[in-house]
Amino acid sequence: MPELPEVETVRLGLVRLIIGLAVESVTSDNQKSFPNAIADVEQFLIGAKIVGVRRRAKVLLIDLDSSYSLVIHLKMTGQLVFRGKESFGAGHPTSSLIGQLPDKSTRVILNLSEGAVLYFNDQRKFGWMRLIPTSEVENIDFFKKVGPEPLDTDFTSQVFIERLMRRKNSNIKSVILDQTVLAGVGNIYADESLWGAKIHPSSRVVDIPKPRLKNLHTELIYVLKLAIEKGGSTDRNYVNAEGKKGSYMSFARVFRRENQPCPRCGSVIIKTRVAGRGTHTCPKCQKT
DNA sequence: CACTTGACCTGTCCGC
DNA sequence: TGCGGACAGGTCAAGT
Repeated sequence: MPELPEVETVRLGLVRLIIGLAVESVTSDNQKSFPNAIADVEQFLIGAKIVGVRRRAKVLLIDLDSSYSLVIHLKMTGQLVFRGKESFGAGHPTSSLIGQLPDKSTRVILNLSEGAVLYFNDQRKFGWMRLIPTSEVENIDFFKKVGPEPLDTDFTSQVFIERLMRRKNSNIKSVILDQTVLAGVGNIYADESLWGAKIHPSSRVVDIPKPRLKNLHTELIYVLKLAIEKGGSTDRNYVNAEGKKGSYMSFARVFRRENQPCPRCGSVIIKTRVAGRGTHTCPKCQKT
């Protein structure tokens, strides 16, 4: 499910909803989703106050005043859904994708102060959350290897192209999906940005003219920013911190639009497999 | 070393 | 309606 724009949307919601609240109790339905030892949870999570919510790549960090942080990766089907006291009343929003919580995909429940609850749902159990000292976050293997944030101002086209060249013999799609090259891109925004730059996903990096790669840099930033503005993409699972859908899918140009016309040239969009992933392209606009 | 493939899980959709 | 197989937005380990 969530790529950079979806995780960022969840973060923006959580910043509004949970900062200042304290964790009162925690329950987890399996060891994999939340592997921390009970003793650590008791000492550094229970009673701690939430002081910040950050994002790096597709990872969320909930900072606590115990000098520990909850590190959360939603992987494919994870959700973090907040319910305040008032959410349980009769005026419950109908636009919510999910109903009564907890449901059968609920893995962890964080009971917060003021009657609020944060649910970590994850149908496929690929996601996880872990409690670690805030000062050690940067030492997690993933963070040591992960590439730059594409929306940072110092992520120039020069930096982008330089990093693409580290894998110059691979197909471009698998390279922009590689989190060590740049952070945050997943299958949706890979397809969307490659279409925008008129690049075929299986082109080898080294065979793509530099100006095209520059276009790809522009398109990636454009698509990620637009998707944040639209609250992310809801295909099946993704919801924001209030349990509501994102609307980028109705702006998508190729993703999940197989058999429909290309918005640029009218050709029929096709779905194939590149880098082991479902891949959407316009056969006329994206020639190799 | 660079690069590709399969595994991790559960649910859904599609064809027979 | 039931059943088997393919597939689903991410990442890592193990393979070539």
